[in-house]
Amino acid sequence: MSEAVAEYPRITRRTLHEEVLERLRDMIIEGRLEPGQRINEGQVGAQLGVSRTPLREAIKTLASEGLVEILPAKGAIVRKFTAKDLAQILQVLKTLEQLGGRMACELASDATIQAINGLHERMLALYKSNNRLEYFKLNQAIHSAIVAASGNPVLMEMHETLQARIKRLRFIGNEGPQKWAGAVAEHEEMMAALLKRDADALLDVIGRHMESTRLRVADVF
Amino acid sequence: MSEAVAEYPRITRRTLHEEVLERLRDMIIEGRLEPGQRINEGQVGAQLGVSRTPLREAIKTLASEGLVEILPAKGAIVRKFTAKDLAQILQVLKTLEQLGGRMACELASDATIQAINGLHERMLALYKSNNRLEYFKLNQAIHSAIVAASGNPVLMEMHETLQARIKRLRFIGNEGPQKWAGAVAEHEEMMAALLKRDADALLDVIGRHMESTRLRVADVF
DNA sequence: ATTCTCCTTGCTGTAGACAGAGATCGAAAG
DNA sequence: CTTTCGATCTCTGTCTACAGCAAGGAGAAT
Repeated sequence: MSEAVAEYPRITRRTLHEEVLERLRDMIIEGRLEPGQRINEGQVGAQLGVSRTPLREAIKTLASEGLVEILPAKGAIVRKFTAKDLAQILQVLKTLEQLGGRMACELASDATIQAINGLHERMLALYKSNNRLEYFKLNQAIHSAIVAASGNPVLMEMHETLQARIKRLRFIGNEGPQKWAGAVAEHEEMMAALLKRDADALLDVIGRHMESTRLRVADVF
Repeated sequence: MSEAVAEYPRITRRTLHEEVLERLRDMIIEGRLEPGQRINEGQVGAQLGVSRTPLREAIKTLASEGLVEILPAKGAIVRKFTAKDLAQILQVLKTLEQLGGRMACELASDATIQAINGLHERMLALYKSNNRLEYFKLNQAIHSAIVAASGNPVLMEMHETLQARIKRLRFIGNEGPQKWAGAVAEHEEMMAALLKRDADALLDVIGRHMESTRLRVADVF
């Protein structure tokens, strides 16, 4: 047996609780499970065609990620976020993204930055064609990609966790053409700064972007 | 029923998986479960007097916290951290702690800062009496307290998670009188800056403290 | 002696069962 | 009519059982 064959040992056997975890995360982010709603293990398990064991394991992970809250002897409920929660999350998110942005300006390859620019272009197209759902997904992907360009997986992980918490809020909060235009303008600025590798400018835009996100989403409450 | 009675609804029924979670975390941090070691569910469960179900739930949470790694069909192993991992974690930790420090300078009450100073004094006493274990615990507590003084629980949570990952490394890495003295000196500086609410100075010390932590711990690898 | 194959053994992944806590609804007392 | 107590029922928390994968060793073939 040659050694070339064993090059990619990532066979990734997917277990049920992994599968369930993703499904639940999606259900929460898509709003199929509403904030405050209790997760009935029997019901959801039946719905997913899975016994309670892997379901419960997935719920424990979601709790650790901060997407659900576990009330002993009462079960798990989808976590509700207040305006204060949002502000606190965005503050940390801002800091993390600024760190990612600075490192990206310093360390990322031109190819990486070009790839991010590609995402940005595609996002603009979706904006013009008024495809809000796909626009939103790409928007999130761009933020993640900037952080990923830092080359620090720990930073990515923390960023991803926090981003997931407020993904839903961001989606339903950013409604309306005026808000949308504002967000796009900020993204234009971000991209311009990143292309110039101008860290100071990038950090500044990211800071303002987070603050205006907070204001835009605040209407939800 | 008056409303005063319901003031503290935190009866905190402790479930088994919560209990197990804490125990496992301690076992990993204390080194009773060594990095790379497989966690045999039957064995550990028997040792803790608990069936596999709550144990597995706790393991899922630990995986989400980044303390163990789950290999499908092979079980969980205590995560091994490389020098690179350490550097990446410390980089994020530095950023988070700097954010916490800046906010603490701006927002914390005098009482809070005095409380942190109290911890610091006690830590110095432990240094002089050469009580390394208790010194270490207080050291960690001080870092946490500074971040807590920011008043941002999300920030605390992220900080706590990352701190837990490298707690063990920090403990075994900071051995030796010279390293110890250096760490204490940095803490002195931090405390002085905090007492003066001099954010710039505090951020600077925190940055240097993290870097020297990295160097001190690097010998472990 | 080496390698391949098959078997055995141990452990994980999942399902199902059981006990106990909480919630709900109705009835009785004020 | 309101309130309180109690019975019932649902759902969670935990345990146990079972199936299937993985690793390791024994034996046979080369």
